[in-house]
Amino acid sequence: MNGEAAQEMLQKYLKSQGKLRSTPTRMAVLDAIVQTQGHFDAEGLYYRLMSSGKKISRATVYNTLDLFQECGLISKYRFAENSSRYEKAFGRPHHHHLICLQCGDILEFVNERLNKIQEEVCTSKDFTPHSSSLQIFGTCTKCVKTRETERKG
Amino acid sequence: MNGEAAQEMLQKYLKSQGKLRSTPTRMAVLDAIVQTQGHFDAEGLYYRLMSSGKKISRATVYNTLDLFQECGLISKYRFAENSSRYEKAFGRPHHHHLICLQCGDILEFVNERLNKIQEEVCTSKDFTPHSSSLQIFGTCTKCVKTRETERKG
DNA sequence: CTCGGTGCAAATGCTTTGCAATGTC
DNA sequence: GACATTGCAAAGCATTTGCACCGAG
Repeated sequence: MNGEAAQEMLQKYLKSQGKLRSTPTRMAVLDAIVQTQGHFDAEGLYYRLMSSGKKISRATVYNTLDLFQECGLISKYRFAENSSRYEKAFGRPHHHHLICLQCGDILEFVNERLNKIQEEVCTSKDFTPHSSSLQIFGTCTKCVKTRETERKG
Repeated sequence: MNGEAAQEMLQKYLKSQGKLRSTPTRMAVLDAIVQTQGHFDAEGLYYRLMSSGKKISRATVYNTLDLFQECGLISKYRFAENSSRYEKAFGRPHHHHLICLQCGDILEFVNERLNKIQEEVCTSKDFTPHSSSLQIFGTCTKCVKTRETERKG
């Protein structure tokens, strides 16, 4: 994700909502997210911000993540764990996740037919979709191989 | 779900695992679940058991739910909320969920094409699937109508 | 100057754990 | 009788809240 474009997007949203303010804290959090690859959680983001010298509280991290989700900058997921996971949403196609139960790795995939089926289902049920998330839990190649090796050994 | 069949399924699983025991508590929890319609959470199940005179601790409810999930009697989901949700898995087709963000209602649907696509994706990624869950978040008919009425009013 | 944002510490809510007592096999 | 299971209370963890202070507009 392009940092400047993301900042612009946030600024626009803040203004459009009328009472929301642009603050250094929010920009710092956005920067940290822009530099992130893949999925992250609130604690990790907090840690990275603190490590890089920015002082911030966990509460603010959570608040800010909620705000960013509302304006579409990030997506929030709940997989199997206790904690929420986030990822950049800016400029990315709608995709889904393969989650390895052994190593926790997350693979992504895009499938247009899948999206169409979702639309069809919603139409037939008179349901207005807002977002969706397909999670396939299982075992990735790496871990299948590891298991086979262990069995043989 | 048929109560007897469920009990049988549990008994078989307990024996197959070698060290697991069949206890009145486990059977009581299973009974309570069999009588449940739709989704439920740990707290609700605990409350229903206590209300019906069975003494049980929350810890046991959680342990037992984990056990039932392992043997495939129930499915565990994490939607948007903080708490895990469960539902009977016995004798039900693989289905997915439409979750209303307004009223919290959960609609279910089955779609064979969807399942096929999932298989294809897994094959192409060399991923061995174990379970999957498609969650579509949005607004149900009822709530769309309510909102429209409010706008007009 | 006003009202939204932030940090801190405490509180909350769901879930797990440690341990002694109980009950199954 | 051995060891899995249970209940209880306490602990654990992610997240939220209350409130005083700070700072953007």
